[in-house]
Amino acid sequence: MSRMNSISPIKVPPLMTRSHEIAGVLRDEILRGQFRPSERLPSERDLAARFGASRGAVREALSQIEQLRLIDIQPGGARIKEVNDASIAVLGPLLGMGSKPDADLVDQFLDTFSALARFTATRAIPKLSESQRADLLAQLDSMTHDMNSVESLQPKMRAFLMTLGGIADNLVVRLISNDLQAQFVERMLQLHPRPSLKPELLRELVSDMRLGVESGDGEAVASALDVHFLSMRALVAQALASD
Amino acid sequence: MSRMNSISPIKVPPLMTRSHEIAGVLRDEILRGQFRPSERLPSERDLAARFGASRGAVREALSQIEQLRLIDIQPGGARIKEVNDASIAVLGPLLGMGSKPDADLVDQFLDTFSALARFTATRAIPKLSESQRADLLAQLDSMTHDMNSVESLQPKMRAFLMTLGGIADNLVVRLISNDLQAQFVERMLQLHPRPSLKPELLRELVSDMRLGVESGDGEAVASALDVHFLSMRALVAQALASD
DNA sequence: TAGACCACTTTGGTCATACCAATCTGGACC
DNA sequence: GGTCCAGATTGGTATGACCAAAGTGGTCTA
Repeated sequence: MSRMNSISPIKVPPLMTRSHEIAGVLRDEILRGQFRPSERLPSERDLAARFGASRGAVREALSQIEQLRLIDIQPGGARIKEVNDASIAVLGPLLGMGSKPDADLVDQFLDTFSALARFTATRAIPKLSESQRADLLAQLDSMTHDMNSVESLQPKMRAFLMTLGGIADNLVVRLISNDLQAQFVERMLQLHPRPSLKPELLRELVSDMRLGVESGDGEAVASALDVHFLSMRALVAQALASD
Repeated sequence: MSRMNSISPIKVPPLMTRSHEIAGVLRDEILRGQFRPSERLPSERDLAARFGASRGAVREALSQIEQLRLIDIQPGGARIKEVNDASIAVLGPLLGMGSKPDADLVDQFLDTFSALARFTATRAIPKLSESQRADLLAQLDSMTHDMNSVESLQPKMRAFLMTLGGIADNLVVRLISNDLQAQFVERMLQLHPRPSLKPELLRELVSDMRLGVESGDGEAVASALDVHFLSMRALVAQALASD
């Protein structure tokens, strides 16, 4: 808790190397369905020729795609696998493929994220220490101030959920959340105009969660989150529907 | 639904190449905490010398570890990152490190998996078509037969949950489940002696789920699953506690 | 003609070596 | 003591080569 990322003045872009670049292109082609499952991928040598790169770069790219469980590399050839059996790490690329993220997928994400938030809350709240409870209440209080600007509230909401995650102390959920975060969140924040949640709803959310935290009622906090994510989903769906 | 893995007579071992081998060793060393976060990893050349391998093989290994978000490769050196910020793909290795999987981690996994199962049930059951309902009921009925041997029941249980997942039709959860499956399930099935759930509990589980499926009550199915996973967790904890 | 068998080709896995650009390091210099 | 610069180090990439396993196609046999 004490030592956070204190130094991060410059946002380092993911450092696009040739192999990452190639991996991205191939990954997208596979996700786009340009290869049928069990079909053979072009040979490393052919791919190297196509991309004007060395076999080493191509091999590194394929090695990355293999970790996504999109292909199965074997002596004799790499074969495409079902997208449905892939790793969660394909979600990000899947979202960013069209000009606009797929509305269904976004809704599924929010639904799932909501369930994880609920899970976290029900596990964290019952075992709050007094200092943790005070911490959470302070965070909620600080939210009530800038309630009108979603821009300033949203990071506080995330911080609140992160704190809950730390208290719940479940590494599995934590890692899942990491991946979802890595795959979705940033992508979503940029894409569509911020859905403007009505201030009264936000006020109610914070107030409900506050009651739940105070009384140690995890289910109350979870329910408040449920409601919040439901209206969130409605707004996002609406934002994505408008061409 | 129609085309499942019909052909899989020989179980192909994951094909241990040199680069995967190296990646495994380095990954485990990092997970074991042998490097502090932000510390520099030995250079590729040094690692190549250490493993008696070529730089190419080492680079492929590092490329894989990078995808686990365990290291951050940059010109100048690769730096270790926090395990807590890693990808979900580190769970498997994390489990398989000691002679016996960490009891807390296993419990967290089961808790999380339980939550996902509940989520899936609540999303799938309400929108069952009649044929899907019949399918699920048939699966449940087939469970009632070999209720005593956990070995034969367990795969049917998994198939049931998979069917539910297909109906829920949430790609995000599906992919998460894929990863959990890949990371945990196989590892757990081998490790500890099968916890022997009492037949009467299983009978109750199946019966409760049957009622829920028939009446389209997702919450009922979810609750039955909750109970089941709770006793499961108790048994596993007990099995792992016994030296 | 259908099927088994075998040589040839292709493919992935690995190694060695080399060069470049970015980074890092250490010492000279102010 | 701080600044600055040159050399060493490091990752990124390319080329070329060899091996073993898998795929390929043709021949030969029953």
